[in-house]
Amino acid sequence: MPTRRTPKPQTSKPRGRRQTSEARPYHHGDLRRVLIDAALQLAAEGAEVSVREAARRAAVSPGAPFRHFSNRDALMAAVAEEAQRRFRVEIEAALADVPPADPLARFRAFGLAYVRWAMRNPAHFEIISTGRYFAHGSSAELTHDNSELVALTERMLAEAAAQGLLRSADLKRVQIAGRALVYGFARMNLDGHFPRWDVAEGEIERMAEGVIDLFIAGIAKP
Amino acid sequence: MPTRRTPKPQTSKPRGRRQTSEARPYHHGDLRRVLIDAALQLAAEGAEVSVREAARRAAVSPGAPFRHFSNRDALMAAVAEEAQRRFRVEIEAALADVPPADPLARFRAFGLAYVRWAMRNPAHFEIISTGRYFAHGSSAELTHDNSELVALTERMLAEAAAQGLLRSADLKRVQIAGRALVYGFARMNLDGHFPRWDVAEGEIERMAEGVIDLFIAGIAKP
DNA sequence: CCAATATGTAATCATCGATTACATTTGGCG
DNA sequence: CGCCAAATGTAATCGATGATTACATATTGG
Repeated sequence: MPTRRTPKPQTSKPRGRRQTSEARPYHHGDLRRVLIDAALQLAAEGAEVSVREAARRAAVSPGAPFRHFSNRDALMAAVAEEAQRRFRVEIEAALADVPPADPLARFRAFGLAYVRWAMRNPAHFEIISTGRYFAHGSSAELTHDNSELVALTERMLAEAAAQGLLRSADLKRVQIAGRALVYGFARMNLDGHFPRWDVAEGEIERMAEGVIDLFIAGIAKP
Repeated sequence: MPTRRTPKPQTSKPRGRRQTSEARPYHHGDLRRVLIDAALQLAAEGAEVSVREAARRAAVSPGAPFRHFSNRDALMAAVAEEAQRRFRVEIEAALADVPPADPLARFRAFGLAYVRWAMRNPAHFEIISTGRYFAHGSSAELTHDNSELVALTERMLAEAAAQGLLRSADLKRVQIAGRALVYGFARMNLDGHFPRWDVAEGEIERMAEGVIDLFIAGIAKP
């Protein structure tokens, strides 16, 4: 019988109807949301995300989560959805500072923001990367946030091509190469490759910058 | 009492001493090896690799594997070691066909062989990529095979620089960018990204080729 | 030959995902 | 208001897994 935090034996009377912040009216306020947050936090702590531990943190029985998620993957899909949303928000925020007229600068900023978020939220990045939760949860939100980011770089490259800045006319190829580069870099960090490459923790972000600049120099018309 | 294949009640007498291929002399011939192979096969089948299932396939009790591997991660580390060895062998075989005098052609061939192996052995590639088993098993072999591959591209780029073929003098940056590119591409495939990019199964290898060529054109002196 | 060691077995634990039967709360409808 | 159905939570339980322990058997070297 492990860890039961909140005793909650008292207060068996009902309390108002549907207030948001109140003293846990026996029926949980919004368990679904709380479970997603708990799972996000678990991941951020580097722990395994288990349904039971999320339930424990929500001070709820082990079976309760299954009222809101048909199985673990469904919970993880919801977690992925939230993480993907945050990811997109941060990328778009980073792009707000860059002049719309300079598509390659925007492309660069996108790549940097991408890698930075991945480095600072490794567990969340892994969850949205795995693709496992695209299949199972099939959330429209998740797919949408993701394709928005794809469309973003697509527009940048189209604009760059229109301005005659690119060496190659095969934009899709350039786009996928760019994505593979930043995804690969982010995953190398996530998967612990950099120690083997003699890249110290503190140098990784600078290295990301260098690598992205190298790539952009390579695709830009000389 | 699930699935017990080999009856083996007979033959209770000892049989020669240390022959390799014989009729299972009660004490398993080389359980360690058999467990690694079973785990490799499980992974290749797309199944979860569990210690128990490996034991089942070796027709051995659930506790037996722990005589050879202190825990599941130790088994996985051994699996990673074997997969990494095969990976290295295949890459080096692919390079045997390319003239030593053309470092960029070799660099290209390396990248292609890298992505191809990853595509054809996705589960094994994932195991050697995760980096989780570098830490736990800390096998010298694994580390060695890996750094051999790193050294390989390092030499190629040094040679290319010596021949004046490269735009950038920062070879480490070029090397890491190239690795991030192929690793990212391989993982995009592994993680199921390409359907979202409208790249059909059959087009992926060609796309890999295009992406690698694009990268090499970018780093080569015009 | 025999005893120390290596290797395998049986039994057992704790944890986890998942399901089922039951309890309680909530909200809508007469 | 009062009651009933739906929503939501609990308790108990299942089967699978990683792991440990006590015990059994085979191998091998002195």
